[in-house]
Amino acid sequence: MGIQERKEREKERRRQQIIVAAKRVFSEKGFSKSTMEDIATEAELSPGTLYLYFKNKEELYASLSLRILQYLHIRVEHVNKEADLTPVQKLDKLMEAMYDVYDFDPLIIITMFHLQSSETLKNLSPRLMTQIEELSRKSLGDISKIFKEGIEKGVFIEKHPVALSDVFWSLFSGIILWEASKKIVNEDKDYLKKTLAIAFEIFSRGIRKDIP
Amino acid sequence: MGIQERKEREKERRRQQIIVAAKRVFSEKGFSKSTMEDIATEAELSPGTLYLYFKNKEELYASLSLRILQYLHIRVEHVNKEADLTPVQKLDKLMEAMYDVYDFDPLIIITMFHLQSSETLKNLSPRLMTQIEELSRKSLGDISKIFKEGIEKGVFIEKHPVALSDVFWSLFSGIILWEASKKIVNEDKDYLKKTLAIAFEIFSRGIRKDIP
Amino acid sequence: MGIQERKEREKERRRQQIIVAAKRVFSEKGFSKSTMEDIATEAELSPGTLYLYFKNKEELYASLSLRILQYLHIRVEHVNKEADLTPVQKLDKLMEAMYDVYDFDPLIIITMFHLQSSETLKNLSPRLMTQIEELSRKSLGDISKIFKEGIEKGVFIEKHPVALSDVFWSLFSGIILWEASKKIVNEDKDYLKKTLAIAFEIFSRGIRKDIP
Amino acid sequence: MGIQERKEREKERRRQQIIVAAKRVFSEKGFSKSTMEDIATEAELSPGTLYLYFKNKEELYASLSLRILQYLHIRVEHVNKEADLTPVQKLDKLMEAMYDVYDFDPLIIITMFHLQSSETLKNLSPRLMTQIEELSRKSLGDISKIFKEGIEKGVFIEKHPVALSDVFWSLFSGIILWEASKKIVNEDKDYLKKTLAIAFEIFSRGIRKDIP
DNA sequence: GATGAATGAGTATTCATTCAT
DNA sequence: TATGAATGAATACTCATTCAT
Repeated sequence: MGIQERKEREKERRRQQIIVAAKRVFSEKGFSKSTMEDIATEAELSPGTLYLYFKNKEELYASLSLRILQYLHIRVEHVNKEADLTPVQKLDKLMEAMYDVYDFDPLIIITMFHLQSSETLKNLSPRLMTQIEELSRKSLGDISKIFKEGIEKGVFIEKHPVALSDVFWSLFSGIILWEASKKIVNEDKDYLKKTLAIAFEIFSRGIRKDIP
Repeated sequence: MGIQERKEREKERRRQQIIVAAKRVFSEKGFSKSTMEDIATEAELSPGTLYLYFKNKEELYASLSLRILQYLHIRVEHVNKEADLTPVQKLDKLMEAMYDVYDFDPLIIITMFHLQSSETLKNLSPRLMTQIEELSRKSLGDISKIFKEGIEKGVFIEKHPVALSDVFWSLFSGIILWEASKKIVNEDKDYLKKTLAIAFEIFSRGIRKDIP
Repeated sequence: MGIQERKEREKERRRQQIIVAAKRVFSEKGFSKSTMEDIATEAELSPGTLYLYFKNKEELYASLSLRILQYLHIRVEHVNKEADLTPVQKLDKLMEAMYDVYDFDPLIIITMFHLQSSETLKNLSPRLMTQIEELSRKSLGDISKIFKEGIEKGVFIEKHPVALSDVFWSLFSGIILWEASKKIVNEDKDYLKKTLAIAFEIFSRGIRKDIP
Repeated sequence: MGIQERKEREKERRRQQIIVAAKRVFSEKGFSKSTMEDIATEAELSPGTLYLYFKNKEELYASLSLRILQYLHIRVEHVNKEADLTPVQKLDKLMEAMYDVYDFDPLIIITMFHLQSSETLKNLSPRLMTQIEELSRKSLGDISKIFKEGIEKGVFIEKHPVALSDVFWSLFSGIILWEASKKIVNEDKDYLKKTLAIAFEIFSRGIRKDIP
């Protein structure tokens, strides 16, 4: 391993160290109430150091999205590639993938909603913006492909595939946000999983022509 | 009308004047970016005056929720009271009601999510907290009553009524938030309504035992 | 005196109070080393208050120039208006005016040089910029008018009037800056006046065709 | 050449490399806006290395003055040593020298004014301070010697030689600063030279008893 | 010597909130 | 009641300087 490469790894390790700290702080206090000093303290670094790795607070926050989006993309893409599955089987796999995505980072939806604010977008570097946009686009594209196939094969009801994928995604994010908003009251983490399972079952029944 | 009462009315009028201004400002800039001075200017009042009617910025924001919750409550309660409707008819009415709620104040969901932040809740007066909690509880209770009835009559699938009402509400709020987050790209306001219609149709199909 | 007018006066008084404090602080520490808090403390106000009267630090600093430029303009304009003076007499009056300008505010030149930095100019409000530019232009215009007249009447040497006014102004500002730069060593304030007198005498001899 | 000496030379070479880079950066951005990292990048060195050669930023900046002061000193001393020149001829030579000094480093005056700030002086090493002071003193001494001679020989007007040299120097620096401050508007570099020529002509006429 | 990552003190600016009038 | 001038705590971000390698 060359010296160059070792440095590169060291640098990446630091980025991750900061990201992990940031995730903890942001998830506890939300974006506005979290200060860069909070994050620095949590990461056991000085405030100035954060700026060596992230242009500004917004970009640090947005970087949290990137990791989860990468994971989402891989999972969704994989489902699509399995050529010998029926649309219904693919839908099942997709729903499994969404569970895992949520497990990977329960903050995913909240982080991604923050991302949309026009003020936020202004402060992001074009590179990061592009990466995020591309991954989002691809993932949603792969999701709607599944629905398209199901509709064409006469298995799913005749709606626009994009609309179906919008509904699917909205249901997923709606459940997460709604349960998150109740978290103060209800600490039963499995409740979310159960609700998600019911939601997906209803959705599945709702779009299939053949009701099992 | 006594002098006391007249004063009371005058006061309420002022509160509404401020709430209307706040809604305009918040919906344009979001909570964090809106300043009390912005709102005062919009209401054609001075900043100090706002504090005569609302304890602080958080409470002013939370008050926005109250109005919409009151509207929601009335509509949902009304659906429930119509004794001669079948569960499926009630579900249809409920979905109609949700459309109207969204029309009444498209910011409803965003406002209500903000409400959940633990930092926000700390700053609210107990009185306001109680009112909000009560209305939420009642409305959601009325919604789950509809599902309960449907399940008991063997029309809806056998799930816990609260779970069904959670899924229903999540779907509603998920669609709104998801479409809101795309608003920069997609300016077609009707798209939301269409997606909402599809979502409700899928949901309805998904929970009914008899597929039409 | 109406209430409106009284408020206006009160506001102007505050501005002056801040300007006076700023002048003291800036003249002691220079622009970069002076903090807004220093100035606020000196003015017996809070930092936030400064921003009610001046957009930012640069604009506060630039405002110092405005007062002295107004004074300069009035004096120079007045010299020019005295129709019955010979060019030589006008030159004498001009030199007197410059003494007074320096007396009025010894920081004039330093402040005005700071004004030129392109970074500074970016942060100024267009209104202030315009005022400053206009006054500078008019004053320099009036000065060169004196030389023009002298040249046309055959009293001064044949050079471009603008060049003569540039040299005159450079000599004036050069003396002030040079003496200011020695101030740590030499506390004799009259020395500047004496040097200025000699400088003006040399200048006068240098441009007159008839040497007395 | 011993190994010691070679090292010494190598070290001096580095110092010059840094000074040259610093001059480029300072002249482009000014002192405050230039960062040590800017200079390090320009010098193709790391920030830490600068501190091996210069105690701090102020001392690096002050070192720029030293080179130009050395040049100034050599030129002025040389004029004085030419025994067979008349005072008027010496004055002409002096003015030529000043042109060259300006050519050698147009930033000379600005750099030297920065040097005066009391905050700056505090951070300089005594050694550097002494060198700068000595060179300044000697150069100004040599200049006033020329005027002294002229006065004694009855060629120049009867003023204190130091005052005359102050006026001469002020005129020189005033022109440079004044033209520098107009540089945004006027890009004609020769204009400065022309104005300087006129200024010197006026000065010369102004101090000579025999008007040519 | 040279590096450059890390530091952390320093500061302009904002804005919710107060309170004398 | 209503005002709006004044407050001052809070915070993102910068950059000269250090020091382990």
